[in-house]
Amino acid sequence: MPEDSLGVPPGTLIMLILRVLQHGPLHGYAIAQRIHALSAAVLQIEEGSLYPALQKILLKGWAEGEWGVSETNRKVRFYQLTPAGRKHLATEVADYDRVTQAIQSILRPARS
Amino acid sequence: MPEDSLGVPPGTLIMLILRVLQHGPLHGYAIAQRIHALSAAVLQIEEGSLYPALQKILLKGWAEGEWGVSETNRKVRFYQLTPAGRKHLATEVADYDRVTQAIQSILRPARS
DNA sequence: TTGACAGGCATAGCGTAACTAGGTATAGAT
DNA sequence: ATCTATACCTAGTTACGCTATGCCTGTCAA
Repeated sequence: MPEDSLGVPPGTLIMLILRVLQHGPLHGYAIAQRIHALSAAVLQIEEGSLYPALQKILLKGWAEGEWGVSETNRKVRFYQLTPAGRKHLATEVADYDRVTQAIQSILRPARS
Repeated sequence: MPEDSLGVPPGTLIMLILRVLQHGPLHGYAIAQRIHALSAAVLQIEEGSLYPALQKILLKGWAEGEWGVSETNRKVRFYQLTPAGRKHLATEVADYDRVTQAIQSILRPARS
């Protein structure tokens, strides 16, 4: 892993994947690239993390997978968010925000 | 665990402990209470997480432990931040902020 | 006075989740 | 022809917080 890129915090990977899928279907490799790019190259998802996470997403019914051909002419699997996936994403983001706020209130309390 | 309290995200526990120790020495039980209170009861640290984390903190030299007596007259171990602990805390907070920013830029990109 | 309860410390084992390391395969470029 | 980037997948490891459990001691009510 490049030394100035970090892995995502445990518990956030699936949320991030579902979030980038909100723009429209993507294949796995493109999902990792999108997260890398959107995060200004701070976040890096390893393939050994990505594909198991996608399997779980399919299994949970948060996205549907469909084999197709990429813009670079390769056989790829496109993932499309389901309504259940959208709903799950919303609750995940809400929980994440709640916890993040709580951590901020410890790192930077109103009155130190 | 109370259902409206959550565990801390993996990777943040030691940072939070060191942070509350910046105000001055505390014993273990009080550390957990402080984090709970400062987070408006959102974050809950279980004892099975707390004490192993404190062991690691001692081992790494981020704090020193000293046995004493609590305000409630019980034998307790007070933890005091070391210079190394302060330094480690600073880098942990910096990394955390960097990643948190990156995640925000995916959850809420400037242009959607 | 004794028993429950809260405060307080500690560890073994578990579960979750991301990572390392390895494998397979193909399109396009040199 | 072979190298590189693209693309998918899995087994095993590791990190880390949690559950469950055990132990001890003040305080307070019955």
